[in-house]
Amino acid sequence: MSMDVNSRVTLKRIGKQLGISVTTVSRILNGHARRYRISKETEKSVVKLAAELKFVPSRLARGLRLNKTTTIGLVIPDISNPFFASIANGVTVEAHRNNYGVILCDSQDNVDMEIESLEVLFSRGIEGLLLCPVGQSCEHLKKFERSRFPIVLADRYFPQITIPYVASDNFAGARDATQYLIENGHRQIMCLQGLRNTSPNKDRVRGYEAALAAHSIPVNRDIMVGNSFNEQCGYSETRQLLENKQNFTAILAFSNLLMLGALRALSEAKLRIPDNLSMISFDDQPYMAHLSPPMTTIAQESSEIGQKAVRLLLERIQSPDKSTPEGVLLPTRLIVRESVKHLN
Amino acid sequence: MSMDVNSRVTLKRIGKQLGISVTTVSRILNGHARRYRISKETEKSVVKLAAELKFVPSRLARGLRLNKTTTIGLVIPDISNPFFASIANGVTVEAHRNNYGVILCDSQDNVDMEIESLEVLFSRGIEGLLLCPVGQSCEHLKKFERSRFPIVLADRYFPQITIPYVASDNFAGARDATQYLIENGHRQIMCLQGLRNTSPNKDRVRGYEAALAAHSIPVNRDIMVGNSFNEQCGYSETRQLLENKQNFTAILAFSNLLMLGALRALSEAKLRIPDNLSMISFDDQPYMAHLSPPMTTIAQESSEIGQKAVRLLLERIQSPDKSTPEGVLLPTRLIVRESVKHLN
DNA sequence: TTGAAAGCGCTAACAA
DNA sequence: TTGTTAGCGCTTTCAA
Repeated sequence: MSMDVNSRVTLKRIGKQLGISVTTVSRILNGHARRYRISKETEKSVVKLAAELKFVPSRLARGLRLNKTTTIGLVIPDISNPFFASIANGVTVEAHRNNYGVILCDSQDNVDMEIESLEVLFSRGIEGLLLCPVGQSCEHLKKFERSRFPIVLADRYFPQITIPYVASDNFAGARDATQYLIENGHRQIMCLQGLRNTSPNKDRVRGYEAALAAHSIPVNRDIMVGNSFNEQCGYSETRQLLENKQNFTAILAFSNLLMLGALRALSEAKLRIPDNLSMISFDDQPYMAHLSPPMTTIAQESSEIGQKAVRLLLERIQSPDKSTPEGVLLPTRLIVRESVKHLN
Repeated sequence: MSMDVNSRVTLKRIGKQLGISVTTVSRILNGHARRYRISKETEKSVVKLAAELKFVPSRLARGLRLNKTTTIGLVIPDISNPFFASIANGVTVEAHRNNYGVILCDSQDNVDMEIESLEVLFSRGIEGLLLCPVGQSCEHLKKFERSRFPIVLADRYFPQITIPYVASDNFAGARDATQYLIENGHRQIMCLQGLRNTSPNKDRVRGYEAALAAHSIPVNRDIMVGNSFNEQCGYSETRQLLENKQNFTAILAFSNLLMLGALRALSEAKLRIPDNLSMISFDDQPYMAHLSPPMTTIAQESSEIGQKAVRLLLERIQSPDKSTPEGVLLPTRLIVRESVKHLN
């Protein structure tokens, strides 16, 4: 174990101890003994000593030499958001399965920190980059379009830029949810949005509008509000609409945090779900079934997004010239519970 | 930017382009121009070119040379658990603030994976280790006791081993919660435990028993159940007690997941909180206020645990010989909502 | 069948 | 004021 500086086990040390060259030791420990027809005894003695000394090769040195660090970088806007935590879980598990390490950066929902993170990661010699972009600007990503550097986006992508991505089928998710509300008699559906101009938000708005259109329900911009995925936005926007006495019978919340904020506003206004108002929220979480009432949700396969993204990334690392599917959309699933009332 | 292998900007390249040695370039870019009295012009030209070329030093090479990678390793049992995600958030943010990078490993609640993670992290040349141990065995950590290698545990620690740690004051948390239940007239309190033999669990049991003792309430082992922090355990143990018609008026759940499982069992049994049964849960989360009913909780400062642990770790990295406080306990806070009924 | 030497990119000791 | 040299630990020619 390399805990102690002066006791670090290196090829050199093993070689010296056995009276042979580092080269031979390296070859044996990399499984090239046969190829170089190294004598069985030498091989055995090296393997034995390496095991005794618990030799672990320095990936630093190896990375420097081979330009191969078996490390990928992961940039996440906020690891304490359960949706992203779940993506990170998929990423670390799948990376580890492929013997890759993950360096994690938290961009704190801030493009500048995102840019800085990229620099830090590159200086650490990552072989590929997995990025959940903050999402509004992509100027700093343009250079990757023509570059051979392996990169995959997750959750959010940019239509104006061709970089592979893995995301949920947000269009279908929002459309299905809206459709479900319509089938239950709702026509005035508050659309509680997250950060506008991000791909998930735009796709969800399209899905929402498509469902309305399919039932010839006119779009009412007055009840399409919000511009951030957080709880505060859900609270203030809902409260605002309530105070304005806007006319709506259901809320479609674009994130679990927006939903919680809306819930807070409703409870302050003494309104009950689903009696006074119906609701559907994006993101399924274990607690959703225990809310008051159990919440109907649009579940995303968040861990799978992370796994799939790693797989794409490793493919690109292994063969940078093979073309990668530009975008992968994972299905969403409407989980019906009790937060939607059937209007007669 | 080091995206392109053949275009990687190095000290050598800058030196060659300017007709000076790498040494000089290195000194200037490390801010040692003054110390070596390097001429203003040389300095200016180097700084200018480095900026133009967007030079970013290879931390790999630097790490190899200096034995200093400005990287710490973080091992977490399950990043998709919001409690650990929150710790990870504190860790990444605080590490970044100190210009350190974080390599993340998910041990998946498995000691063998934890051990493997350590090896991987060491091979990557981490300067220090931040470990949320799975918690039951610590054989593999013994070697750190006498070692100078910087390590800090978070959340769980081992009394039989002297390694610095940061955790919640779980004893006080459980004691306060139990006390609150007792004050509300409860004497038969189901103690829904997580993994036995882990420090958080043991400390919470002690707190629970201390509160009972303080009110001369005998301990009833029949209603002290559970052996895992997950949802399934909460469900099956609660269900079991219910079926056995055990006599209890309140539940103290040792994690948010246990609480959710208990909730599921109660709802199947058509029991309502707090009318039929009272409940308090460890871990506060944003959704807790919106459960049915709003849940009284014991909040932990999870993000602060991560931050504090990083600070301790960096201290140890900077001065390995200065003695570190062996254990730091962060306060918990009882957040009273509506899940506890006052028995007359 | 084995080794010597070079070099990945960087910094530090020693020289000049 | 600047440069030469060595070396971190590893792999890979090239040579024997």
